Amino acid sequence: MNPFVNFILNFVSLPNCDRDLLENELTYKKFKTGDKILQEGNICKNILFIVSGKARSFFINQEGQDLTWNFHFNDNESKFENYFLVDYNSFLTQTPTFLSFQALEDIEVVMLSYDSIQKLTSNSHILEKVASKMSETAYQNVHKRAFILLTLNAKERYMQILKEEPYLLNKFQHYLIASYIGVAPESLSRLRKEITKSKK
Amino acid sequence: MNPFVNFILNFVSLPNCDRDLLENELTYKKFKTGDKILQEGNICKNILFIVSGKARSFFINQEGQDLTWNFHFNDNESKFENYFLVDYNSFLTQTPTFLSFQALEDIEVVMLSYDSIQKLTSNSHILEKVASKMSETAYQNVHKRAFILLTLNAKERYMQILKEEPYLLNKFQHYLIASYIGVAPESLSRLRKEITKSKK
DNA sequence: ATAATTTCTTAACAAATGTCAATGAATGTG
DNA sequence: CACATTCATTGACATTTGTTAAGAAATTAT
Repeated sequence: MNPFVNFILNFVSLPNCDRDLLENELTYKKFKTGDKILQEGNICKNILFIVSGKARSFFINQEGQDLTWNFHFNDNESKFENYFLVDYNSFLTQTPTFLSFQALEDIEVVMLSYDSIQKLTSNSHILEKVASKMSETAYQNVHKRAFILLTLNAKERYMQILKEEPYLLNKFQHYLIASYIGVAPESLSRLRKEITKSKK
Repeated sequence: MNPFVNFILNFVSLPNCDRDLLENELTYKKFKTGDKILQEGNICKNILFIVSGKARSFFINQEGQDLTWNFHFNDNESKFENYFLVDYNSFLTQTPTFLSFQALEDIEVVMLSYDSIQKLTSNSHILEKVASKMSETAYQNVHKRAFILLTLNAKERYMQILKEEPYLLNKFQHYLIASYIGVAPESLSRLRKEITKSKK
């Protein structure tokens, strides 16, 4: 079975007719390590569901700092949003994204276009529900991201990852984790040292 | 006409039947300056549309820092999200909120409960569309908030407000603006001084 | 296995932001 | 009007984070 359909079935039971509708709209694509999957300034026209491999979305700010917006991968530890390569903001409004997406490994995805989703949600009430559940979840994630960035300092953000998403540390290099927290890699090193020191 | 219905009509044209459906679910409420409208740990069970007055949502972090999540008011300069008193995160999932909402002036609101919204959206396709447009907008706002917090430093955040929401500076005191940007009031003072100096 | 490359850590110093205390400005109250 | 209160600013100093440069550790290529 299609891995994306399979994923959806974890959350809702889809009648065969809806499942067929959906499967007919899906396309497949592969990227190589280092490929640009979507680039700043373009419109996010598709939702990509990751079948295998990992990626990240990022932004280079005015000072040239490279900041990781999110990590994207599919394994048994992934959170909901991690499975997808999409900027919902750009996708929903069909306006240019600020983010770039790059493959950190060879990647296989299942692709669903904006137009397909319009078609599917208007033809199937269940799929409309699925779509709205997905955007709710997307909302909750970005809400949490903003809340963490506003209320926690660098050390607390790192400890939050240690506590809630420790698997990120095995999967992504420290300098990427640092850019996700919003600090320089050297600062993260220093924080890690302080933390291990205080634990003894 | 009800100010909330009036507001909705700016975005979609509502047939009379839907308008009546909606008006029947609305209730009215007032708060005095300083009142706690919703408190951390409680479930956000209503969407409040502000008719008059201003408020803010905030969080006190581990270090005792008081951080402003958002400002809430209704005038001709309000952005979409400013009109509402709601934590969508808590509202959508009906789980406890991390935020508190306090009135900064006497406030009048129009209130719509979670249950009412369930009823309205299942009975009217247009109102369902309205609700989904509203959550899209909410998504865009919180996305922007997270993006700013990740990619801009304190000075840039302040200049962003100067550029995009300068009216906030007349409406809310500097120490509240500082807590919205995520810095100490003294730091904001310093930044303001640097900015006016560099403009000459 | 060795060499080359990349990533991680460390230390010294610089820059940004926080803290504290004092003062001045603005506002509200009797 | 005088007084009290709250808010904004300022300066001195502390803390946090960034920057730079160097070397250690890990990874990749030959």
